[in-house]
Amino acid sequence: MSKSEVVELSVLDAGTVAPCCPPITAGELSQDDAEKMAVMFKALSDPVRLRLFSKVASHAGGEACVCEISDVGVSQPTVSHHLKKLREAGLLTSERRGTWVYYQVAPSVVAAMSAMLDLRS
Amino acid sequence: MSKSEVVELSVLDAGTVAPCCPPITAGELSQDDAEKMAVMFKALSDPVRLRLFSKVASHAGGEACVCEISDVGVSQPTVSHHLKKLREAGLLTSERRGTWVYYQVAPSVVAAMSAMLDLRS
DNA sequence: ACTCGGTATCGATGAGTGTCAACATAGACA
DNA sequence: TGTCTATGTTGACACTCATCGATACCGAGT
Repeated sequence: MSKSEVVELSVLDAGTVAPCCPPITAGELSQDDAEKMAVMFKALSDPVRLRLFSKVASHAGGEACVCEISDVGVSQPTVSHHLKKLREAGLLTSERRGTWVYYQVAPSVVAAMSAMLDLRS
Repeated sequence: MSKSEVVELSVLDAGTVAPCCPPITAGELSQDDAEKMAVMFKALSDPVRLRLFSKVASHAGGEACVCEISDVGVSQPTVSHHLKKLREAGLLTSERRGTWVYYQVAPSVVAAMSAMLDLRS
């Protein structure tokens, strides 16, 4: 395997849209939709990933260099592993610029999760 | 143990409020907040639990009898186990009425998750 | 070409989780 | 009391996952 062998799971196309699911109150989730959403929720089901994600999301422009967010109390390989998980779930995208790698939030995917939890109160 | 011996983890007090965390864009999550939120997201990180939750949430009044939602492709003990997880995470509450047990959604906790994912759009 | 700092991958390990069969418990009703 | 149905609990097993050290990869300088 040479290099761009990434493929990126892209549970729901990461970058672009991803309506996927209506609010849960609107009806029962199908098996397929449930599995898709479960992947996204699982990505945020770890404290370390949650902190990494929040560090990126709260950064100016919704983007941050790995070097700026790595201080979460675990080793560098572990940080890299968690960022990969978030990428595979479609919640973050990454881009290398010179020496450093920058991660950005994928707003549409996050919006899909939020919308699904909207109980329209 | 007589009866109301439940204790219910109540990560954030299940029933009442639970602001817990502001939108992720507002700043980095603290270690504590990250751990609290992780518990809730983890509760929804399984397809079976997601379907059970959606069945309750989409039911009239946000309430459903176990007997009405048990058809998710796994055994009865497994359904019971998943419902317990959702209860412990504060996403559902349960109440026995005669022969049947009814589960209700805890709107405030779900709202907290949704609010956290609100990217200010 | 060589070195150096930043990041990703690999392999191993211990902890956690989903699942089921078997059993226990709680009401309802005879 | 005894039986029947609806749920919850227990114990076991296979599987996944978080974590780390070691190592590989990639750009940038020298």
